[in-house]
This record gives sequence, structure tokens and C-alpha cells, in this order.
Amino acid sequence: MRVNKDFDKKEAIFEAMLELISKHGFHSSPMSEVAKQANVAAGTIYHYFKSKDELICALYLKIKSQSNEMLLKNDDPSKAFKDRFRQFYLQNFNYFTKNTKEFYFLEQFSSSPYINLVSKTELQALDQPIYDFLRKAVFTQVLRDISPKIMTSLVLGSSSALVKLQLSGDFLLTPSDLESAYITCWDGIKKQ
Amino acid sequence: MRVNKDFDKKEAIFEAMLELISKHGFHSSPMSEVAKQANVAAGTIYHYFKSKDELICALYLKIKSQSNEMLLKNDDPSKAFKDRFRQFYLQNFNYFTKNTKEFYFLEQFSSSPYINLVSKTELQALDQPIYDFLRKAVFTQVLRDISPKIMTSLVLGSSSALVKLQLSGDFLLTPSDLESAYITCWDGIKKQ
Amino acid sequence: MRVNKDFDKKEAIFEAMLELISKHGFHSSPMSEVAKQANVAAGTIYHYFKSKDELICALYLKIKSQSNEMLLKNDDPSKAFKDRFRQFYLQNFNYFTKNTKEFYFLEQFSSSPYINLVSKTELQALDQPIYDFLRKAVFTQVLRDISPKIMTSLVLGSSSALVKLQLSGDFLLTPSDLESAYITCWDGIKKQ
Amino acid sequence: MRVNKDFDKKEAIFEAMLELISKHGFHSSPMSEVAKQANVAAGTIYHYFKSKDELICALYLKIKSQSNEMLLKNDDPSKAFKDRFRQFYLQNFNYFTKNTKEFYFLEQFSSSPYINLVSKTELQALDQPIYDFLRKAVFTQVLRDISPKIMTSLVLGSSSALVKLQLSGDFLLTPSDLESAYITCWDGIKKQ
DNA sequence: TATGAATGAGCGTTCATTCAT
DNA sequence: TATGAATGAACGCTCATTCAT
Repeated sequence: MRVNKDFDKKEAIFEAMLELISKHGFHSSPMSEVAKQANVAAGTIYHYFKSKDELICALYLKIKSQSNEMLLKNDDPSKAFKDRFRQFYLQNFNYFTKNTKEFYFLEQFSSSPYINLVSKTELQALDQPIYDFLRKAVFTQVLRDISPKIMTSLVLGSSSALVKLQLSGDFLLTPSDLESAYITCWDGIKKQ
Repeated sequence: MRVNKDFDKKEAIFEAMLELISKHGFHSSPMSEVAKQANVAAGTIYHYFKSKDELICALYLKIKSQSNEMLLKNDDPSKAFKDRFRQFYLQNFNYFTKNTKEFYFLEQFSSSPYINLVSKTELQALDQPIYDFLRKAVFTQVLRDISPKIMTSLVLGSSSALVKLQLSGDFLLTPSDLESAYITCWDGIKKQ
Repeated sequence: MRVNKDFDKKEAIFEAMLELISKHGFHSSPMSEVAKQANVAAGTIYHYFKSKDELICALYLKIKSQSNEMLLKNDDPSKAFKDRFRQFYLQNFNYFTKNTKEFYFLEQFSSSPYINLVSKTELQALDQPIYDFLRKAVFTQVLRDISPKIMTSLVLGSSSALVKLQLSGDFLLTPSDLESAYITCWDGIKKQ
Repeated sequence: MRVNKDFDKKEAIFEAMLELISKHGFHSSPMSEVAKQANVAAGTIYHYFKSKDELICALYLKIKSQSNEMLLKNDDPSKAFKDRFRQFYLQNFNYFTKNTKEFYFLEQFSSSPYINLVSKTELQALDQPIYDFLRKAVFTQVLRDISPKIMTSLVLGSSSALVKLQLSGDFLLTPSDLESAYITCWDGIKKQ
């Protein structure tokens, strides 16, 4: 099937770029290498993407949306919010700790000027589920009364710092370390 | 004077590289442009640094050590730890919010494979003051009993996420927002 | 046709490099000039050769093997060895005297550290025909009983010195000069 | 003393350049490295030599004249010419076999376009002693009646080929090999 | 005379992109 | 659609040479 073939190639290109950038960074990930790893010709990439920048941006949106989907996948709105937050916090750690290529890529991209190439509204749309998740808890007075944007930043910031610590290899977090980290975060943001 | 001239050129090169990378990223900061902005010949850079990579790494160590020094500059050990923490937390925000080039550069560097080019012991030495600042508070039971490494990650992670939020332009934090953020962090990490 | 185009470009690059090096030496034969003379883009050279050094070495092996083939092309094993030797000796002179680019290039290469970049076994294989040509004559007691390696050196050394003399322009060898040179060499190496 | 100091520096520069070129070739012997090895500042070289090319040419003339002087140093005109020739031939081999830097440098220089930078008359003057040595023997009918220029070429060519063979490491010549080589050469050139 | 920091043209090489097939 | 040879601008870097000290 044509569609599947297309899908496969595009997917292979994405996968190759992800692998290369996560490992070597933007400036050591030439298109020729992407082509080689994706088993396509260099020119083929340009049938799917206008330019290297566009490919990288598309990859970012794809990975970002995939991961965000993952993070709330097991959310159960019928549970107590504290439990839902714990589930979310640990899920985040586990997901990126196991999908390191995705983590390294997202970190690099969002810390670099590349981030300015994607529209802010598109970015906000991607973070909307997490944002909403926290915002509702603010409105229902489960969480402190601070701007949901700030709250989202604080939670995600500390959470990804935790992933970075684990991946650095300097410190291996035990399950009980994780519980401590989660409760530290929770005690900070909960309605006092 | 020789020493001053050297200092000036090396400093000018550092400054030019910092400006370029913070604005355009590693791969859009050619040495030729660095030379131009630093008002030196291209070859001159190579009297001070063996390679582009070495220059970038040296710049990282310089900026990182300068900023870390700033963060605890006004620390007053005679005060209550909570106040000292507040001072540190706000100082961090203010410093990077005003020195955006430094912030963008540090973020990019530490999120990229470049970070692997500097020795871990050297990195740890740079973070030692902050690490010690928090560690002592853990030992004196002012803070929760969790690993100082984890605590450092959580605090710095949430703090730099806050800076990122401010610099993104999406949300301008008021002084009272900052107070909320600080107290959120504090309530999380303090001994319960 | 692909094959012919490849052949043409590679050949053109070889030809351009040969011309430049024979005329200006290694260090005054920039790749940009090679590209220009070969009517290809600079980058194209790197589809065919990994580096300048590799191109130069490949060129040496090509020229060396081509010339060695020439030298014994008209050898007629049914003739008396003395006649065969004369034919070989004069052929050598004539070939290099007419193909001066090849001569200058081979001389420069084999006198320079470049020679260490090609494997000795590969080099020996190229000289094998000439070596065998003389070795057999030693074994059949037509030539003096000295090591074929030494004999090969003596013969080729004096022969290429002759070419150098002619090409220097200081002295134009007549046919009878050549006969004298040949017989001088022959009288030295023949079984006394 | 000034003169001695000058002499020392110039000598040190010569020595450094000789060492570098013999080992790495012209294009891997930067002036900065010459300066370092000679223990002088880069600029100092330009007090003694106008340019790199001039330094290299001066070095050639110096080495060439030194070695040529060596080659006939022990010549004893009262002996039989055959013995004098043998002495010369072996001396040549021994000298270059022991002074390999000089040999490699001379070979590289005289095979490269550099040779065109020195005046032919100057070159001829340097080779005059050897030329005369053989010419007289031609005139006195000890040697074949062929042009002394050709004779010089043949002898020196085969002789330096022998040195090359030895230095290549492929074949270690014994004293008896040397005798064979000498007599081969002699039997070729002597009056038949 | 001696220094060595500074220069900048020019080098070898890379790589995003194109286009004839 | 897919290819990959070809392009050439631009890169990081070198190095012969200069000149203020």
C-alpha cells in the first residue's frame, strides 16, 4: 500500500533524525547520515520535508505530542487528585527515563533557538492537557491559588530536572527517592 | 600592557561567542562571525583556544562559575534559613532574568551533547556551593530528609523553569507571583 | 551512461591533480584548483576520494601501474635477453621523456613521505613484472649473480637519472648517447 | 660573540627545518614548528631568511655542498682510478646511509619544483668536483668515452637508488652486496 | 637583534539542497 | 515517487608573514 510505504519512510526518517540528534546534537546530524540510517536516498527526505529545519520542527511537534499523550494516558478522573498527580508525576519520570532519545531531543530543542521556529499557539495546544489537568485542580481549590502557567512550569521543571539527574548517571533514584520527590512537589503545590 | 591586552581579547572572544550562541545556537555561530564581533582576526581565536569546541567549553565553565558565584553572593548565614532560601531563589530568578545571554547559553549547553565534553568532577565542583547550601539545611533538619542531590535538582529545576517562563514572554511574573513561586517551593522542601 | 560519467569525472580529477602536482608540487596544488581544472565542483572530488591524501595515493598507484605496464609492453620473450633489455631500457627512457607529468609526479611522490602511506606489498606487486624480468635473467645466468632487488635498483636508478638529465634541459641526449648509456648499463650487469 | 650567536641561530634554524622536512615533507613543516624546534621566535627566522622558500633553498645549497664535499674528501689522486672510484662509490653509500635526514631532504628537494628556484649554474658549480672527477677519467681513457654528464647521471643515479633501497628497510645490504654493486657499476663505465 | 601576538588569505573539507534520471 | 551524484557556499582551521615592543 502506498500510504503505508509513505508512512514507513517518513517514520524511518523521523526515527533516524531522533536517534542522531539525541546522540550527537543538531550540528552533528547531517542529512546524509539521516538518509543512511533511514535507508532512503538523501533526496527522498526532501519529498517529505521542505528543509532540515522543517524536519526537525515536525519531529519536535510529533515527539512532544506523543509524550504529552503518554503522560496523562492512565489518568483516572474518578480518583482523588493527589493520586492522579502522583500517577502523572511518576509516569513522567518513567516515560522519559525509558525513552531517553525523546527526552534528550526535547531538551535540546526547547533549549535552543529552534523553539522559536514553531508557533506558540501550537506549543500551547500541545501542553494544554497538562495545563488543564493542573488548572482544574487550582480552580477546585485542591491546589494553591497560583497561576496555572506558573504551576505547570514548576511541576514540569522539577520533574524533568529529576529525569536529568537520573540520566546523568551520577545518582540512581530508588522507588522511595521517587516517592520523596513526588511528595515534595505535592506538598509544595497543594492548597495549604 | 600585555596582560590587559590578552585579557581584553580573550574576554572579547568570550563575549562574542556568548552573544552569538545565545541568540543563534551553536550551529549558527561560525568562528568567522565570532572573530568579527570580537574585533579580532579569525586566526587570533586560535591563539587562545585550540578549537571551537574548546572555546565553547571554556565559555561554559566561565559562565557557570560566574553565575553560581552570583547566586549565593548575598547569602547571610546569620539569618534564618528560610530567609536565606528566599533570597537565593529570588536572586536566581533576577540574575538570569537580567542576564539572558548567560541563561540561554547555559541551557543550550547543558541540554546538548557538549555537556559530555567537560569533566563531571569539574562540574560538580562548580555546583558545590549550592549543593552545600542545601545539604547543610538537610542535615540540620531544616529541610526534608531527602538526598541533597535530589533536592538540588528539584529546586534548580523549578527555578530555571520559572526563568524560562518569564523569558518566553508568554507570562510576565509579578513580584507577588515570585513570592508565590518561592513559597510553593519552600513549602515542598521544608521539614514538614 | 552512469559508468562513463563516473569514469570521466574520476579521470578528469586524476588528470587535473597529475597536471598540478607535476607542475607545482603537492603544496601548491589546492583542491579548489583541482576542481576547477577538472571542471567539477570542489565537493564532487569527495564523492570519489575520502581526502586529498587518498586522492594523491590513488593517483600514484594508478600512474605507477600504468607506467610499469608500458615498460614491458613490447617485451618479446623469444628474443635474446640482451635485446629485450635494450628494448626495456630505451622504452623506459622514451616513455617518461614523453610523459613528463607522470615522471615528475612519480619522482616527487616516491621521494616524499607520501610514499609511506601506500602499503609496501602493494608497491612490490606493482614492481613485480620488472623485478621478475631481471630475476629470471639472473637465475639463467645471463646476468651477474647479485640480488635481483639490488639489480632492479641499479638499473631503474640509472635509467631514471637519465630521464632527469634529459628533462633538465641541460643536456639533450642523442640516439647514440642513449645507445652508449644502455650498453654501459648492460656491460655492468651482464654475466662477466 | 655576536657572530657565533648568529651562527648558532641560523644553524639551529637550518637543523630544525632539515629535521622537519626530511620527516614530514615540505607541506607539513610550518615555520612555527621550525621556530619551536630551533628555540627561536617565529619572527627571528625572518631576520635570517626572506621567506620560507628562501630558507629551504638556502638549506638545499648548504646540504648539497656539504655532502658533495664529503663524497670526495678521502680521494687520493695518487691511487689507481678504479680504487678511487670504489672509495667514492662506497663513501657515497655510507654517508647518506648514516645521514638520512640529509638524504631524504635532498631527494625531496631535487624531485620537486623547488629545484627550479635555484640557479642552474649554482647547481652545476656544486656538482663540479664529482663531474670533474669522472670527466678526467674519461679524458684519460680510463672510462668509456661517453659524455661526462651522462656518466655522472648514471653513477649517481644508481648509487642513490642503492641508498634508497637500504633505507626502505626492505633489503639490508651486506658489505659483499656493496662490493657487487660497486663492481657492477665499474664494469659498466670502465673503458672496455 | 629578537620576540611572539596578531593577521587574514587560503586551505581541506562538509553538508543542505538540487535535479537529471 | 525515489534516487544519489553533483553542487558550491560556508565552515573550522592553518600558517607564512608582519610589526609593535
